[in-house]
Amino acid sequence: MENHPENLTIGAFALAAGVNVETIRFYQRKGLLPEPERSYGSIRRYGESDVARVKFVKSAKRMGFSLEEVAGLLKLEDGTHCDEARVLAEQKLKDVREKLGDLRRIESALARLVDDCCASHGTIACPMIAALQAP
Amino acid sequence: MENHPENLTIGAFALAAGVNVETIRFYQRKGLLPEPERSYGSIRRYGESDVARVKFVKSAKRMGFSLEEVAGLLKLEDGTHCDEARVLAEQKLKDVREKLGDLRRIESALARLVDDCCASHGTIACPMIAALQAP
DNA sequence: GTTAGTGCCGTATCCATGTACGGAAGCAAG
DNA sequence: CTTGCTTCCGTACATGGATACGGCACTAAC
Repeated sequence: MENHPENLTIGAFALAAGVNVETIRFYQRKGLLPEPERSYGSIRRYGESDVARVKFVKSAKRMGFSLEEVAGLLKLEDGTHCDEARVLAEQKLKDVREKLGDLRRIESALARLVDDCCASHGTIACPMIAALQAP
Repeated sequence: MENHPENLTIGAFALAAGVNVETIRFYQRKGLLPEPERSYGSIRRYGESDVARVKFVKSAKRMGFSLEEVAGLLKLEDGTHCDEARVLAEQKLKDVREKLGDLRRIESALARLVDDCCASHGTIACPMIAALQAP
């Protein structure tokens, strides 16, 4: 379907990725996006993989990763720094699993809250906080 | 065990919660912590529940919740705005579940990466990004 | 070629989240 | 009481993550 290889101008790219043009340039400066070669004259062109990359950044950011951490995640993929990547990946994996644990606890606290909210109010000492006490 | 009801000065409190004293005051201004009554003279005292609250804020922040959202989460607990709380909780729950999904995809991408990193390099097109394309 | 619309780039500005600072005031020990 | 530590409070500064702005350079349509 939309199989334009490297056709997007920065404006179209930003639109497709759902971010501001300036954000694209910002990410390039931060090393989150490669500075693209300028095939036609001095104007940069972008493709679908760039769009995916930006969307990934957005998702990871929602998870609470900093841009620096996202950059780290993205660097894992290029195949080159293999040992290094493995170490980093293992460490990130640990982090992700901790986050998963916390999120799950928040989830069940919320679910419980929704469930017996109007039933047992008054006596609850804050299921949210309680949920996060747990190991 | 440590069952001091409202014994902590702001300094001890901050220490116990693992944050800066200034952060406590900042959170009070933002409505994340109640301004405590000043039992003894004009000095504020804090208890274990305050410590738990701050720890909750820290956890939620790690998940990518903004302070404003955390405030929203915390408001759910006071039993009063029941219907309102239910709506908010349901909406947050949805959000949390989306985050969980994304995190799980990142997790499995990372696990896979760690697993067959040095085996199949070169051909991978970025498992991270690919992982997040999925529904 | 002229002109409108983008893109490019550096710099300035903004908002959220803290942190630091400096002086007044409380409190506890000597 | 004085000395020394902590609080209190307002305000200033810092950092991360964008966003906005202004001028110049392309490029595309006429």
